[in-house]
Amino acid sequence: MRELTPEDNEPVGRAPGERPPGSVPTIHDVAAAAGVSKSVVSRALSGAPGVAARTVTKVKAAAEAMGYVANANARGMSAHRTHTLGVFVRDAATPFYGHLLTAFQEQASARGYRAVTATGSGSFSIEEERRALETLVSLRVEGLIVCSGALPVEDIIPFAHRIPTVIAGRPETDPSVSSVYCDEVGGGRGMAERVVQLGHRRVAVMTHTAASSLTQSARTEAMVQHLRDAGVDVLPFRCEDYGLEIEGTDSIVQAILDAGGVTALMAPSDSWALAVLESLQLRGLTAPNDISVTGYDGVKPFTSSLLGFTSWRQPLNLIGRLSVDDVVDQIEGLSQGARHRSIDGELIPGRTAAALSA
Amino acid sequence: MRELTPEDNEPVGRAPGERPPGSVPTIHDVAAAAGVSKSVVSRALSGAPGVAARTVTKVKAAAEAMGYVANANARGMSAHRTHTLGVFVRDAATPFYGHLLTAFQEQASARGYRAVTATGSGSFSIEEERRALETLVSLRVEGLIVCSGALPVEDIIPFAHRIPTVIAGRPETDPSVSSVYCDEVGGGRGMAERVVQLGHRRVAVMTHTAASSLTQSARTEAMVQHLRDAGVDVLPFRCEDYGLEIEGTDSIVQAILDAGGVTALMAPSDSWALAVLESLQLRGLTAPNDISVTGYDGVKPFTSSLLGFTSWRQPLNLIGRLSVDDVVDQIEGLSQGARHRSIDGELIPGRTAAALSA
DNA sequence: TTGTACGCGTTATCAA
DNA sequence: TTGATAACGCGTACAA
Repeated sequence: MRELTPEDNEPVGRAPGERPPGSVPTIHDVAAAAGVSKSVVSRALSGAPGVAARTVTKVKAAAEAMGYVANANARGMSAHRTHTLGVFVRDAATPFYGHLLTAFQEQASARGYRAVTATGSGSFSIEEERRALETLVSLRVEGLIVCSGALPVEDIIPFAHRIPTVIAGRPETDPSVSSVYCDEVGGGRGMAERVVQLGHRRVAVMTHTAASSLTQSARTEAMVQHLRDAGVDVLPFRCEDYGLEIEGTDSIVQAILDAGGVTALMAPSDSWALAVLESLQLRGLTAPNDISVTGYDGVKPFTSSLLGFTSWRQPLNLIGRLSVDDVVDQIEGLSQGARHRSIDGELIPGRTAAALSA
Repeated sequence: MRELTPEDNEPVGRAPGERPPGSVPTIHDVAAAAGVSKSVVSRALSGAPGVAARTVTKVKAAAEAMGYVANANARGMSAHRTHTLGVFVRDAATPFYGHLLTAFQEQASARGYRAVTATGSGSFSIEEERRALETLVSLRVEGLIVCSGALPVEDIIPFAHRIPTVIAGRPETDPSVSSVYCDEVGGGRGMAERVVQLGHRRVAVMTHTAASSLTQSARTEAMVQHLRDAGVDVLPFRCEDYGLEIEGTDSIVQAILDAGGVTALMAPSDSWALAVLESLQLRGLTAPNDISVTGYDGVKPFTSSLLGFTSWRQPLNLIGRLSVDDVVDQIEGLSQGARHRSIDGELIPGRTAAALSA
């Protein structure tokens, strides 16, 4: 950590008596301005009983005038409560996590808590993600909501042991931490059922390993499993083998086309499906005319009728709401112990997957 | 804020001697475990000189064993530094803000700061947004980054007066607060130039008022202005008149079609453009065959070659980076006073706007 | 090399 | 109805 140097607090040319920039009025300043003690200020501002109405008015006026905002850090130290939830998301730039974030914020506010968010920074290293979690813990949040398809549960447990924690958006079974997620196995199977129903008998599935994404590996595994059970000829393609990045899609698409006879391609998410469709477009191919394509997640803007993705909708609002409820209930002692809640998703028929023309 | 009740701190059935849940080990616990004083722990953990190597090892082991994470609140109080930047975004669910968030996080980390994010909660009331800003201030962040197309600068100034602040992603000229943004006037004009260049002579522009979005009003106003200057027949349609929500697009599209002879439609953002294209699709119309359509923002996933949006790219990574640099420079005294930096965007030719076939 | 003591801004307890 | 005072967890002079 950087050392504090005298220069930090001494900008040039400040008028005498003026507060140094960066320093904010304290309860003491308000007390002085209002001509009372800081205890009275504290009570007046928090609406505690036992303060003369006239005094309350006077104090509030003084506070308002100098733009006093109580220091939440100090308040937290003395009150042993911060009323703050810590949210960790892997990558705020993707609509999936963005929607979750919004849902968290909304429900946290409804429950009387604030939510602060920390994310990894660009490079998605496990180490970075753990550091982000520590940041949240160091802020003494009262609850933790973790959204990452990659961070191993072992890295989360130590925190969950001390702070009410919920893992949101991914299946988890560890008994020491709660989770709220959309049923990945059911979703993968539902998506596969649809493909089978449409008459496809030779299907490519882009798969993931658990290491790169627990959700995407679970759902694609379920897809493969169900297709096999239905007697379909399945061609799994591990995304990791073609460069993990979504940009490697082109090689996968090429390989799938080279395989010959594939009439449907199942992608692990809408983002990947979009990349697939782009690759196909480069080759003058479209879905579902040349090959059927399915996505997964079903979140705006991918659900646009313009794109017409055949996909699986995860009810992110509900997941976000239940996640917050779970941690808050734990914090307030309304519930004890971890709970795992699986939410059902929903098929989006779309147009990118169609019946196989015999 | 909710009052603290006794129940909050008294969970049922806890084993005697055990730490209450939610309470985390303190420096004092580590000191006891390592058999030294807390000062030594502080110095050992912060790598300060003057601690015996053997003691450092001992302390670190004890801290590690009990999962000690220093309380950033307490640290901030005594050190007068929190090394934390506060980020406010209007709506984390949209890709535009999501990408900005990522850029902030990355650069903050690079500069040795953590970033905590607060957002409004669903309903985008100004009051809510101001409350979110107060949350950040109460956390005693050292710098403030504000991203909202709606929050009036008057509501930001009071904070900017005390904390280094930058308004990111929207043009601002007030001398008491910095800003980093993509040149909206240049962008609106650039987009309009393109439309003129393609030969369109009767063009509909979906406009916004400054009240609903400062950025979108600025760029659409520039579009209208440039089209008029070029002698084009301009038909402005105020989005607010048709229900501010993006869902009202359908009525606007209908009105534009009813107007007759319009060959190009300029939308205020890619999101709106997507809604427009959906409406057209419902009527069996496509762009650019039946009408040319332009968007704005140029951020993934709207930039997909599958959609082929004709749009204007805002360099969000650069905006994010420069915003963080600006606040951090202010915090560290490397720069003084507000600076307004306009960044140039870039045309994305796309396919949704085409030359008018004579 | 280590420990003691104080202050940071706030809330809560208790006395006035 | 108000004011003094003790925590809270940490960093850091200063003393040992």
